[in-house]
Amino acid sequence: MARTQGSHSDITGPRVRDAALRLFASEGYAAVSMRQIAGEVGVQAGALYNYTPDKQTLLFDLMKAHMDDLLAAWEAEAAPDAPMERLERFARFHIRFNYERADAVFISYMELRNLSPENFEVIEGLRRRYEDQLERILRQGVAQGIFDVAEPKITTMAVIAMLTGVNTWFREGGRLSLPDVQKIYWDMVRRAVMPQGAPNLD
Amino acid sequence: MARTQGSHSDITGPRVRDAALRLFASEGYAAVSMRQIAGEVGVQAGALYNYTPDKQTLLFDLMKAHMDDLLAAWEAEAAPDAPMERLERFARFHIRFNYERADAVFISYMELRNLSPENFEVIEGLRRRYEDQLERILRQGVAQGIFDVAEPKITTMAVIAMLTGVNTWFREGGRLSLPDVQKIYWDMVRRAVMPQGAPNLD
DNA sequence: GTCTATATTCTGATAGAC
DNA sequence: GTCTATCAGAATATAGAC
Repeated sequence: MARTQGSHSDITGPRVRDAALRLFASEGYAAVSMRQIAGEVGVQAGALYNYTPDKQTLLFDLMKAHMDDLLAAWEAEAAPDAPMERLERFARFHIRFNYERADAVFISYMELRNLSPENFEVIEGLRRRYEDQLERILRQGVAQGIFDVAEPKITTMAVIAMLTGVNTWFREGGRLSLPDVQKIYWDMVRRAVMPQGAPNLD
Repeated sequence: MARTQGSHSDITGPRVRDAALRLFASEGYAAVSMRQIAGEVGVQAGALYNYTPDKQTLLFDLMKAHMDDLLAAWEAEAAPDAPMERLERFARFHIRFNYERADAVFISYMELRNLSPENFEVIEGLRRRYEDQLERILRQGVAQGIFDVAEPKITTMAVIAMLTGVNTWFREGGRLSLPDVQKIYWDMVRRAVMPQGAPNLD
């Protein structure tokens, strides 16, 4: 796999990012060396600096791209539904999107402390914007008398933590499919916001 | 703060562990050097090796002690209640215990990949034993017809992820007290397991 | 665009004086 | 039990040849 010479700017760049993403996710940013990334790509360490000014920026770019993708994907998915339908859409979206990009999700949560203060602020801002999407759904549902949620911000944090937790245990090929898991978690989310005493319309 | 000479075996040991716990939590195991830990304690790096054979064992000992404490504390807290009371006890216990030991909780989750394979197995086994405590409560409630939980193992993972998430945002001194938060989260847990259509007895 | 070579600093861990 | 000094290697990043 190791190359010796040549010009490959348009394919090496993505390969550097892919290798960094996978290595950072599995071993951690601080534990991965630039030589290790270079080895995966099949170049020498010095060549990486054609694609990133330094290791910190490489991490930041990966996290920034992930957060941008996440927000764009949700924007594309969201529709002007009623709050209950929007909430279901959000729960299923979050599980599927996070599962498909497990490495990026993992990094974006685990490596926050390895960002420079300025870079941290950027990522935190994007994360908050995503959380606001869910909070707004909850507040709309409350305003319309559809949801019984006393603390929308806390429920937002709780629901996102619960949904993100799927990635810690779910693997395809087991007893349950991803749609099975989406249904089970959506049921828990629905219960968390539904006025109690209401009939189960499942 | 830096010392020059002397014998302090009985106080330096705990101080090394405290410094390592705090530094590992805030900067990450791989990013913290033995010299950094020594500097916090006020000794030279070489002196640390009177208290741990190596850096890896220092990390493992911190995580092992935390998991032992967690299981022992729950064992002391658990009483032969009915499932609903046991579940409430678990939810409130988990939030409080994790909040009081935020650094150890953080490390025990974030630094799993930096454990040697043998050490990882030990910690994973203890974590599973803790999860089993909750799963058993859920299964008892289902058996007694008190809970409506189709997938006890998944609900276990979901509830623990939700409860552990408190640590990511809650800080004392804000609008809500810890008991407030315990009540809010217990309400969500209760809804997740309660048969639907049942009246709200809150 | 990639290579080789290198500057500089830091790393975990050990040896021996006190 | 802690110090100083040190080993051997690895780290990020840069310079200059091709």
